[in-house]
Order: sequence, then C-alpha cells, then structure tokens
Amino acid sequence: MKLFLVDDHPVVRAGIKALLEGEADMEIVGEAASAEEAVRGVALREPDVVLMDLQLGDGPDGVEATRRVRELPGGPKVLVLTTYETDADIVRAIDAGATGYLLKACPPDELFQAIRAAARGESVLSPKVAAKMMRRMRDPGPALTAREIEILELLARGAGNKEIAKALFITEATVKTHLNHVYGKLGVDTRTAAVTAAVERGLIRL
Amino acid sequence: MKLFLVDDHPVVRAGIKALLEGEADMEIVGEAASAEEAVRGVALREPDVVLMDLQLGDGPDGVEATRRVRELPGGPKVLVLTTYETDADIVRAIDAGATGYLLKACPPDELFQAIRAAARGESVLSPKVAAKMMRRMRDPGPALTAREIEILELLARGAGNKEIAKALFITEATVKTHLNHVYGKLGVDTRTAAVTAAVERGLIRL
DNA sequence: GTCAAGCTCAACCGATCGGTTGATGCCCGC
DNA sequence: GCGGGCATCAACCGATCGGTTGAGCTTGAC
Repeated sequence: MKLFLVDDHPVVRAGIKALLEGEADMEIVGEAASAEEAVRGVALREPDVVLMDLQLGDGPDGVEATRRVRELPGGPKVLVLTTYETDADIVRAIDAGATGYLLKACPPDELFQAIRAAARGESVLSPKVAAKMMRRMRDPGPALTAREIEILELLARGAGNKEIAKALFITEATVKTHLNHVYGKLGVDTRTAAVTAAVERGLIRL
Repeated sequence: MKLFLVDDHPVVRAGIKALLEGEADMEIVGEAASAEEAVRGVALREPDVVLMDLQLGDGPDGVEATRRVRELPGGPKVLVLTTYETDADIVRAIDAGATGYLLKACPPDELFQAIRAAARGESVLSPKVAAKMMRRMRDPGPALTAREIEILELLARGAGNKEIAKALFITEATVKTHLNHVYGKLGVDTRTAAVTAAVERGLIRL
C-alpha cells in the first residue's frame, strides 16, 4: 500500500514515518509540506492513500489540497490527520472528498487501522470526531443562513449595526432582525458572545 | 545529554524520537502526554532538557507544566516546541521559565541546534518567533496590562460591563475605564473589535 | 521625595444596542 | 394554491455602551 504524507511540520512527518516503519504492508512513496507540493507529488507518485494535515502554513489549506488531489485522474483516498476537531473543519474536509478524519492525538494502532480502512474506501472517523458528528446529527444545531453568516463576519470585525447595514445595503432594522435570529440560534444574547460562539463552531474565521 | 518529551500526540513524540536517533549526543530518557505525567517523569528521570508542547489536551497546559518542572529541585532547562507563535504564548512560556521557544514547523537541524543551545542555558527562539519579538521591540505596540487582559478575556466570552465588574470585584465605572484604555491601545472603538484585534495579536485565546 | 504608571471609582450624556411586535414580498416545496 | 422559511423594513422602549472629565490610591523607578 503506497502512502503519501502532507504536513508542514517536519517533526510530524518524521513521526508518521517512524510509526509506519513497523507496518509491513505500508510504504511511504512521497511527502509534501504544502498544497502545491502535494498535488504535484501525488500526481507523480500515484499513492493509494494520502495522509493530509489541514493546517499547511500560509498557502492553501489541507481542505483545498484535498479537493485538488481528489480531482486528479485516479485520485487516491484522502485520510485527514489533524489536530483539531471543529465542526467546520470536519464538514469542509468531508465535503472536499476526504475519506476519513483522524486526530493526531489518536493512538498509533488506530492510525494503522484507519489507513487500511481508507485504502478499502471505508469512511473512518476518530471516536471523538464520530461522537461529535453524532451529537450534531441528533441536534442539527443552528444552521445559520448565508445572510446571517455575512452579518456575523462583519460583526466579527467590530462593525456597528449601522456599518453592517451600509455594507450589505439594507437598513439597520433588518440588521437587528438578523442579529436577533443569530442570537437565538447560537444561544447567546450579545453581539460579542455571538462572535466567539460562531468562531468556536467554525461558522466564521477570524 | 538526557532529554524528556512532553507532547499529547503520539505521532509527534514518535517524530521527535525518530529525528533524534541520528544524534549521538542525545538520549531520550522519558516522555509524557500530560502536565502531571511530565512533572512525575522529570522528577524521576532528571533529564537535562525537556521538550515541551504547549497544548496538552484537557488538563493544565504546557505553560503550567513548564512552571512546575522548573520548580523541581535541579529542574532542567525547558525548550518549548509547539505549533503556534502567538505573542501571548511566547511571553507566557518565557515567563514560566522556558529557555527557548521553537516551532514544530522548523527544520530538524534547527531543532538539534536549539536543544544543544538550551542545554548550555542559552536562550533560543525560532527565526519566526525571534522576528516577531523584534517587531514587537521595534514597535512596542499596545503593551496591555494584566488587568486589561483579564478584562479582554471576559469580554471575549460576551460578558457585559456589569458581569465583568462582578467577576473582577470592581465597579462598572472601572471596567469602562479599562475598556477605554484597551480601545486606545488596540486602535479600535468597540468591544467586539477589541476582541478580534486581541485575538489576532495573540493577546488572548478563544 | 517626586514622578509616572497602573488600578480604582464617580457622574453625566448621547449613541448604540437588545427586544418586541407587526408587516411586506419572495421563492420553494407539497 | 398555499404554507413556510427567508429577507426586508418600521416604530418603540429600556438597557447598555462609549466618551469624557476628574480624582484618590498604591507601587516602583529615578
């Protein structure tokens, strides 16, 4: 089974390589520290599974890299191996075509199993991630509208209702209506709390 | 030279171990995934240098672990090896007694040099971190007081002035005074903007 | 000992925000 | 066609926030 590593941390790449050395059925055929390198390397090496970090320094992130890798002819499975487990990251990664989502904090055995499962095309999630998804399924949560997200993004920059209104070509009254909806959906009652809640849920990015 | 690893990610611990295998003068005498384990392990193994991650899962973080390790009789040097480079993290780590601050994204050679330097008691910083510190030195920037940071942290949770006042056992008037100072120092004029500005500058964490 | 800086508090005012109610138009799915 | 969700707007009110001025206190530096 041919593997390809994408992670901007040399330490992490070395760690994965070291861990996989004991697994006879796995071979690392290449690695990359950025999205661009990843796409080139994967096209060249044609691995079976790509282990992908979501944080890749400054350029395009792992989600974008996942999308591009999947678009390659004969694109391999992508197993996301990252540090965080925010809803937005998980959803975006899966949406971009990732086959699984693992946390770096997981025990090595779990990683091995997940790689083999990913190679078979099975969807694997870290127990913690799976639990999070289940919670989301049981309680679908807020589901903000596009307009409400726009409001939130301006809110996060510290804009007042008047500024938001101008920026979106609506009246202040409408802004307030949207905000009240957002408050309700996020379970908060101030604009500042709305921003942090939205960031924590991965609805917006600072 | 005896090293001790503290990182909650098995992958990262494996990576550091793998990288250090080629260095004849370094030996890993123990590792830990949490602050508690770290203190126990360091007391037992008496390493020369501790490589410390700042994010350690749920319990006390690496800063706290650093502080406790340094308080041990014959406490070793602590070299922080982490992912982020926010001002707050750097300052808190140094303040807790860390000898150096490295990023996991740094090339392995840099890591080796830094470990040796740390063992000699020299203060080492990642080039990126050093550059950041230099920027801060050139342009001292805001330099918020401890009290102002406390205010900001509560602010970030969406607390109103009244709540902040209660939490810090001061009056609302004082809170407003502090806030006005914060606004001035951060160059903003609303509480929400203050939060995002503070997060972006690494003054607080969400 | 003086001076600066930080923390504390007070009173006041206008601007903004939060909450409510009610209303209109649009588009989608049943 | 008709309900329902979404986006839009209006008017009102109390609460909160932002800005200002001024002042007392402690602490540490020069």
